[in-house]
Amino acid sequence: MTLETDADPVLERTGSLTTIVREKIERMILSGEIAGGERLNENALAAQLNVSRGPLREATWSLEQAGLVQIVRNRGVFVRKISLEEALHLYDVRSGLARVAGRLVASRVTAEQIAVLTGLYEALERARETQDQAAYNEGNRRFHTRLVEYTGNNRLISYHETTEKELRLFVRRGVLGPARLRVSNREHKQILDCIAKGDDEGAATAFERHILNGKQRMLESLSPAEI
Amino acid sequence: MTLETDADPVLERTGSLTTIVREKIERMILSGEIAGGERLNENALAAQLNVSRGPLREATWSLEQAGLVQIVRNRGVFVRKISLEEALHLYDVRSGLARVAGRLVASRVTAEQIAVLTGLYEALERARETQDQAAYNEGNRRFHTRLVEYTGNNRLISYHETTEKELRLFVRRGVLGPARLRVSNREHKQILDCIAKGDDEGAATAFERHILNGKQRMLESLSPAEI
DNA sequence: TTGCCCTAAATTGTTAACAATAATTGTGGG
DNA sequence: CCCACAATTATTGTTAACAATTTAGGGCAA
Repeated sequence: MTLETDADPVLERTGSLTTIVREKIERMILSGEIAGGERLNENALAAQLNVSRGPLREATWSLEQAGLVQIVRNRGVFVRKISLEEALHLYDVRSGLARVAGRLVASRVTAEQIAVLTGLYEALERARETQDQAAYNEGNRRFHTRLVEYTGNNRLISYHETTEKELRLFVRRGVLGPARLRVSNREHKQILDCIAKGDDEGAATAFERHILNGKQRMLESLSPAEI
Repeated sequence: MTLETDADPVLERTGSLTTIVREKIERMILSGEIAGGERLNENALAAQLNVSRGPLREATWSLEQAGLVQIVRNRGVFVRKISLEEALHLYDVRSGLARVAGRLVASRVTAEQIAVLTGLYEALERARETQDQAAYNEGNRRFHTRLVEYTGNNRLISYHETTEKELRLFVRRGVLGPARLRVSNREHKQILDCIAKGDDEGAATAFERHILNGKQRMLESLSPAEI
């Protein structure tokens, strides 16, 4: 059965059902539509997505390798739940990735790229000044993602993206206050300055410290009960 | 329902066909039985492994996420070929992972672990003295793997393992000479000393440099035609 | 020969049926 | 009332058949 019966007849560049389903499930997980620890019922989900179980199962094996679900034989596939300990591990891994990213970007960045990053930094300043936590979080994600993209290292980009998605499965109730937001963005500026100067060692260290400090800020924003 | 997975290691039965097939294909790829760039014929491979195409396809989606194969829609799945550029990218990523590993291990290592690592180092010395390149390579792999294991960071361990397997898909014709082998193992000793002293910053930097130096050694061992 | 179109074979994509395992329900005995 | 246990249902594991796409090859004209 083809997919032409679906609502997008113009799009020819549609992927295989497996990749489509994978992305749909990923969105459901990251948006919280499917909660952590919840089991994915193959029949129900396949029916909901209008596909058979074949492509659905293929998608789950891809998602398992990405760390978003866990497959237990004869029991089913469960949405990953990230513990505080695992979140801290992810921060440590990302600190290493960040160091590499800082070093690489500082040594190959272009003028246009610096302009883009500066724009993202300034957007963060505005979000910070208006105390818009949601905008700051989104802007922060954009800044980091763009910076890592500029390394041109696909593996680094992929790992950064994967760990970022996994980290979203760790739900923290705490929120960073204005003081910590200011420090966080000051660190962004510092990274940016090192990059603009071509100081690769400085950018590497600054970016690495930024992630490790972010881990600390996350920890301090937790309520005692969550630790 | 809770997600409690305390599988009895004794009663652990054979995994699903998907996981079995995944490991078999992985071994075939890493051993070179299936060459880089080669296509995996689903019918033929399924017949050879005595399974149907279902589990086989699920296994390939897992392998794709691990970077060992590439799936092209309507064309098939191909064994990844790692270019020199990609290999260099992998070295860079691993330098970041190594830095984290050095820092973590130095701050939590036990006496027994130091003894194990020292034993592995001494085995490397013996292999080096007898010019046994194969033994050195295998010992080197063991030393790095064990060291990273001692971080207790599963994500770090997983990425280290994955990148190591990917790097094996980059076939280099060059071989390190005795001088480079001596330097390489001297760096191992340096890492080990920092870890034993509990010098986490020193261990981090030493391990990071060791990987970056390894990248350089690999480059220098290539014939000009390969660059 | 070379280039092109058309047909047939090979191969992958998808689905549905069947088998095996786990979860649930119901029932009888204490 | 509740525990043990068999029967039933629900769910996942696996396979085979069918559909769609790509690839290979042969005929034919320029």
